[in-house]
Amino acid sequence: MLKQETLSKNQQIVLDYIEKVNEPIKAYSILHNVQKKGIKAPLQVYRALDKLVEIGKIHKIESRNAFVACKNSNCQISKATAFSICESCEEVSEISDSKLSKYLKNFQDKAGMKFNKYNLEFFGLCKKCSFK
Amino acid sequence: MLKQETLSKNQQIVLDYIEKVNEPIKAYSILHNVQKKGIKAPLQVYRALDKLVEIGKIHKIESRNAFVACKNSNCQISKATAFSICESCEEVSEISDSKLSKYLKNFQDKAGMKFNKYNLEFFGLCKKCSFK
DNA sequence: TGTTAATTGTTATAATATAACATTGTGTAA
DNA sequence: TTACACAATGTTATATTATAACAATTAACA
Ligand SMILES: [Zn+2]
Ligand SMILES: [Zn+2]
Ligand SMILES: [Zn+2]
Ligand SMILES: [Zn+2]
Repeated sequence: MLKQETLSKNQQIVLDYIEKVNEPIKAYSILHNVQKKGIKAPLQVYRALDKLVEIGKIHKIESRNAFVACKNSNCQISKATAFSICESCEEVSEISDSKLSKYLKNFQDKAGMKFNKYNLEFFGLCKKCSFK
Repeated sequence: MLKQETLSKNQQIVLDYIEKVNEPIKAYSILHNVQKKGIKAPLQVYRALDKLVEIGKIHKIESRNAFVACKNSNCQISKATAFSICESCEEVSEISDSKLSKYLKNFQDKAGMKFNKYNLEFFGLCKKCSFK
């Protein structure tokens, strides 16, 4: 079978919602907001999330247990992700910096271990919050 | 009050156990293993974990919801952490690479946001697992 | 068309983490 | 010493996040 090109019904519902809110959102919050579309149980959400993460349409913000739509057209497969997170307002944005990603993609540890994936989360205060 | 120099009883019990096992361990697994020392409830473990993370004695592996002892004597405050994680055997090791940490500490995103903290997790196969 | 894999639906439960509140211990300074 | 503030503890209950298990349906394709 060829690689899936179109999303299934539940996957599309969940993705549409995540793209609409445009900020990190939690699984159960997604659930509450898509119940009118017929999704009734946590598993239906989690299964859609798993698939969407796998194909790189969304990313999980591990430190927040939340999900965001990918803003980076060239990270089709989510194997190299970096985010900035404001510790005050919780604003999250995906970092797209070719120098950074090149550096990390080529990074090797001292044991010579080669990596096929990484996730980087930066924390600080966003511009708005640092003026408060 | 001066900065705390000595750990409290529960903090010490939890830290001793984490240092002994020497691999990522989950909160409820810690709980089961320190019950003979008098710690009875999840909260007692989580409170100790929070403090130990705060002072840099341990780190949380966010993608695994697990905790490891710090191996890096100079990250007294856990504001700059990097780990390699084997996706097969789940072995985790803390990366101590001054070039990497310098690069990340000084990283600025395009909005000029300055960060005071980061966490980086690399994924791949460790040496053992890549020969299987 | 028959076969396989992906997706869905559903109920129950596991695993991770925090709220709330009462109590006790510990360091500091009047 | 006493009084104060803060850190840590103990305890019960509950919130939040995520998966197990199994049956049924749908989509892709040789
Ligand atoms: Zn992305
Ligand atoms: Zn902010
Ligand atoms: Zn460390
Ligand atoms: Zn391994």
